[in-house]
Amino acid sequence: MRLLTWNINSLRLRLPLLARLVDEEHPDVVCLQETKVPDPLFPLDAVRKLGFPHVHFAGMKGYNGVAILSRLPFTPLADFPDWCARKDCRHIGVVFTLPDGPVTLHDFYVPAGGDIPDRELNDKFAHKLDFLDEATRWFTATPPARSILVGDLNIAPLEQDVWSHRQLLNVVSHTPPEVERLNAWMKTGFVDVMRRAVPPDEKLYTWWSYRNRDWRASDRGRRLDHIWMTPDLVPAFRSMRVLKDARDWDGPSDHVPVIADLAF
DNA sequence: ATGGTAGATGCTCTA
Repeated sequence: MRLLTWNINSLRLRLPLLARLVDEEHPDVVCLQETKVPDPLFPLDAVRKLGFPHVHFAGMKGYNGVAILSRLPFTPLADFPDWCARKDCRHIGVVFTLPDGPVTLHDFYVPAGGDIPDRELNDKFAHKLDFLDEATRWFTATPPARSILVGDLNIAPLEQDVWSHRQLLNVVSHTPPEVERLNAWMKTGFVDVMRRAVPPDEKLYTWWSYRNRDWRASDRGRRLDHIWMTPDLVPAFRSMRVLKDARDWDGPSDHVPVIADLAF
């Protein structure tokens, strides 16, 4: 199975880029974040024509939105929390029935958290921390097995996940309270397989701001997008690639796709 | 220390 995750930053605007991505990489399953499309306007026919008969999505007007596109059939996950009681379309999940057993796939879009890393001064930062705590509580109460969790988690946890650890220590996405919470969530039962593929002492980014004149030259990136797997699935993990060149496509997202190849 | 860009929306928010 070739699994791909991408914060597409508007599905409707970047349908041509999605078509190019599918044509070049042939993913079996695509997890999208920031689709920015309300469910009644979801481009279902266009997505089916790309070769994905099985589609699950949750979107809203203007912001957020997640979608899972698949060549393989699945069952959508039900009975998940309405995270922070906001109904804000940041998570969906599905279960694939494979020959060796079921595999659960989660697609998350964690709140970005605004600019000020202080929960007293910034409601968005408080929301981000609360979301992480709630996710940690949920996965602690319901330990994951045969599960994959992907998405834009909006946190770069390791020193080499940002262009300058020192300069970003107090910048939302790399602050200690966020990193502690992301690690606590992961420790409910997941392995960071991107860092199995690329050693932790090597730089690894998936996002470069739009606000740089030359993103490649300045290379002020962050690893905000993640692929986690439970230990029982890690033996099936084969390889991972960050499609950095997609940042130079015509009208790019500020995030690039990440691919994982799995032996099932 | 500051401001830089992008998308959806509709006279501004989120990232």
